[in-house]
Amino acid sequence: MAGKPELMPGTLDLLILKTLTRAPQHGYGIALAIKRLSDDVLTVEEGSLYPALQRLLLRGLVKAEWKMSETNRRARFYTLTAAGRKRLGIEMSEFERMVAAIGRVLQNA
Amino acid sequence: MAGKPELMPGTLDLLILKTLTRAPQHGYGIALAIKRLSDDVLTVEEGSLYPALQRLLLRGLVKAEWKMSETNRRARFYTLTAAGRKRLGIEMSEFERMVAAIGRVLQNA
DNA sequence: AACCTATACATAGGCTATCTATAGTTTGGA
DNA sequence: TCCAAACTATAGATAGCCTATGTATAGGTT
Repeated sequence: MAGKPELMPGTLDLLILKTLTRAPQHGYGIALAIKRLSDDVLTVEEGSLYPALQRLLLRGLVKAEWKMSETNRRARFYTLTAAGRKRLGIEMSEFERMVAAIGRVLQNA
Repeated sequence: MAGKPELMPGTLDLLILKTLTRAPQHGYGIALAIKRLSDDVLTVEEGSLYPALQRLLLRGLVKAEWKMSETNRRARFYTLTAAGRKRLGIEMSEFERMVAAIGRVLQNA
């Protein structure tokens, strides 16, 4: 099953970090936001999302705090740290660089 | 070691197939072409390239033939098959779709 | 009360794709 | 003769994501 990947490999951290630039959000909300903003093209599975958030925590790119969600449930809200913001900048420009390079190959080959 | 990846994961087949649309080429030539067309941003390592070519052969997306290269050496020239051409089309549109979706997230988040 | 659905978090195990490291042959030039 | 460049190839390691599974709670329905 799973005909097509739901994510472009290597872009998960980028998408998560970017989603947090607006405001702190819990994991479930991050997944919904990515799905919605991408018009349902990108889907982040739980098994990808939560481990990714743990790694971001360990690297100090986000911090977390338990609060109550909009629907009155316990939820862990993630916030971008300064390091996370910096890292996001790097990942964004690296992404653009790669896409541009691939674009050149696809046009000129 | 390895500060940054030399390739965007998942795009290797796409780049190889596209490189073969002009004319048949040997592995080494494919690697050089990708490097040159991308202005040295993308580098395909031998350990990635040759296994990838074997997989493409097995899947019938390319065919191979031993010939003499421009520099008078034995070299294996790869040619796109009809299936390979079709596959390339699919991969290209899928790539565009993904990039567009990520772009929407990066703009609106 | 029993049940269902959506919300919410988390981990173990496995797979895919790529990289690292290594090894070998041939050609032409210094 | 020696060395660099051209050319192919494989084994093993690793990164990153997915599949499958488990837990739990809120709110609505029956």
